[in-house]
Amino acid sequence: MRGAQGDLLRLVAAGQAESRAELARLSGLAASSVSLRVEELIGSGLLVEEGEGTSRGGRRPRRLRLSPTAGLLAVADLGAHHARLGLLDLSGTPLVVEERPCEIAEGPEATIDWMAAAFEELLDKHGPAGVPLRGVGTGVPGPVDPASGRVVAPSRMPGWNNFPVAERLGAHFDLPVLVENDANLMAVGEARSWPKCETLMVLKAGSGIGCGVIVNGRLHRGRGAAGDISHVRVRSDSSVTCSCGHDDCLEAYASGAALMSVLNEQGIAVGRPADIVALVEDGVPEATALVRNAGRLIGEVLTVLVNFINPDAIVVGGSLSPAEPLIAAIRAAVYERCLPLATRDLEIATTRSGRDAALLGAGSLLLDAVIAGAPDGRHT
Amino acid sequence: MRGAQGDLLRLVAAGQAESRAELARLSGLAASSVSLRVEELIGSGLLVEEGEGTSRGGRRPRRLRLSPTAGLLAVADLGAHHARLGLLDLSGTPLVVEERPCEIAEGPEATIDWMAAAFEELLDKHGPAGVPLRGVGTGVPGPVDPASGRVVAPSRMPGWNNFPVAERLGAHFDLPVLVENDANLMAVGEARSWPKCETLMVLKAGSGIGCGVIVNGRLHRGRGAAGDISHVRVRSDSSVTCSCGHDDCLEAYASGAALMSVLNEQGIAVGRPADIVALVEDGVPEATALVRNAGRLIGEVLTVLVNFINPDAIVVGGSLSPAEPLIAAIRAAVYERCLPLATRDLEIATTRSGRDAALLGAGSLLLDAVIAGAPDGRHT
DNA sequence: TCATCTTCCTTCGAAATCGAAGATATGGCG
DNA sequence: CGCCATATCTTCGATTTCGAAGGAAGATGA
Repeated sequence: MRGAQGDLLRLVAAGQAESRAELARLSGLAASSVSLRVEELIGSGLLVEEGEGTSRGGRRPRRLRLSPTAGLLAVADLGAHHARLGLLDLSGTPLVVEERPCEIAEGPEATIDWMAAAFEELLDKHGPAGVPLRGVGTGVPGPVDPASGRVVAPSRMPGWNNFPVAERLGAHFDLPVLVENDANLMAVGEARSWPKCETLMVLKAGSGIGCGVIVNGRLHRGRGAAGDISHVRVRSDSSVTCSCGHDDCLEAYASGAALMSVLNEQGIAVGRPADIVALVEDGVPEATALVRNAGRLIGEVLTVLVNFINPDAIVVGGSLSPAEPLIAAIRAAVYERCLPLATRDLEIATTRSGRDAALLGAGSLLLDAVIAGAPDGRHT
Repeated sequence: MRGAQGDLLRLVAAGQAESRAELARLSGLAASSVSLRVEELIGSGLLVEEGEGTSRGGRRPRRLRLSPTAGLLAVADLGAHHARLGLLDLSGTPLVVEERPCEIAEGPEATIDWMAAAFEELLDKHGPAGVPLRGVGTGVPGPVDPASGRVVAPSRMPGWNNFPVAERLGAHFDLPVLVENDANLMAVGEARSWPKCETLMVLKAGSGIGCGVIVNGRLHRGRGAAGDISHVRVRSDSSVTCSCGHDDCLEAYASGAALMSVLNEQGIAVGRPADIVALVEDGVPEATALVRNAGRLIGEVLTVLVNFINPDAIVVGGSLSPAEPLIAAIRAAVYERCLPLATRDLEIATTRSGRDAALLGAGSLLLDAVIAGAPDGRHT
């Protein structure tokens, strides 16, 4: 399933191609070769022909889809106090998504074993009989070394430092395993909803602040820590020391956690970032002012990055993203201060993929691993 | 010369491969296919076999080089008051490099026509007889729209806005033409000297401040303006209005031009950035303090970008780069404030390619255009 | 000195890929 | 309705690429 066949499968799975002709155009292969390969893929049960598409002035294309029996992916997105878990088919379409409470602070062993059990349960309940699991993956709220699948120096995952997450997860499933930073997964998932954007910045505004970068259509990891914006120094009157040891980090002013602690000090009880959104929607002025200020600070940091990276779009997701004043303040700061050349065609918008973005991203990256690693049905 | 053959030629030209075996390893083609293609390239006069390399424990490789008669590239790097001009062979090795005075403010027509004449002169004087010119290219100190080859909204090129530079230059030579921002060219040229670095930031500290970014081994352009760091707001006590209309831009504090105007106000006469370097080397305290402060400001901006992009190296070039305190202050700021994860393996160093970096970069990008555009000896 | 290992390169039949031509199916137009 | 333009997909011979085997040339070590 490597090489040409893998490419074709990927194009179909990603929804970029629906017919042999489209595959030929996008893959660069000759139409005849595409036909051959597609026939083989249908023969091996991975693709199916499903009706006909609409004519574009000539013969109607025969639509191709991934076979529903081709396989399943089990994916998760770990947060501090809860996890989203899902089963996807190979095209990345969710069959089930659930959110369950889960304390990441209980440590890696307990959490990963719990996750594995939850995957098994989902498979039992919702997995169609006879459809094999092809890969498992999870997002974690901290930096991941892509080579080893270890969590490295996470600021909000006590007990996880240097833990071989991929290895432990792989011990439960003899399958391709993916472990990646949650904001990076969000970025990959979101990128599928922005097909025309080559360069994309995806901001995750939740209890922390994360960011994933898509450059040239692909996730940019750098040496593993790329995308961090939370420990940038912001312009500020007061002086707050961040958990990282430096003063005046963005995270200490503009993260959901920081906003919550300010509100709680003011006697307004909030338990999670979504509560802040509710307060803003209820018109509570303290909350609105705080959120707007957070947006301004984030926007000022983005200013530097927008001039530098020149993205096609900035997408804001995470549990704070439904708060209108946040986006508005980010937009104001970026458009006011960036070079006209950089903002001319820049779109700043909220997530198109919604809360499942990270799960979709995990599916997308996992599919690559599955295609690369598992020749024709066997799983390594 | 497209496809496989182009890839092979590129690998040899870039100095990445010197033998058929290396070509096979790097190109991914089978050794037998490589041999075939190489034979053809030798037959068409583009490659030559030149002696033997050193054994690595087995039979000695037969070294391959681009034929000296394969072609020439004429390249330039336009500055505000002078231009560097050179002839390169297809492997990017300079035959001649000259620096000539040239006032960019005289406008695009005059400057480009002057450049074309200078190219002709260099070819007459230094071009080996019978070796065809294969491409021309130039760097300009302003943003370039990659699609049209026009200069867009340049802050330091009066009269050039929206001028079709590539078109005008192409009118003199019926050849592939390259027009690109000077810092971007520097980045490409420098990247050849940092073969192990996938992600690279190249800072040009001259009378202006420019930056080029290499992501995944390739120049990142964004929508054409990527790499700008000069109009980022810096933390500062006073308030200076930049030419871009905003307050407290980095360029207004840390560019060579800004430093020169401060020194001149202090009664220390300087005419060009290199004079500042001389003052620093002579131990003039005013100059040293200014340069150190500029480095600190630049470093603080880089801080944000290093956390975000996670480069393998930051390379500092441009006419101010020989000033030791500049690099020292940049290093101090970056290492002090960035995430340990991002600085762990980060190298911050001065240019390896020297003053010709931009010319080398132009050669590298031009070679791609030449290989892509000119099938077997004909030039389109 | 001589067998053995490594590396480089070529040979040659097998396999994959291409591309031109044609078969199939549709929309548009007089 | 018949014809043409367009688009999709297949057939089939020509071409390219592969990969296993082997030849060439040198390093290594007993």
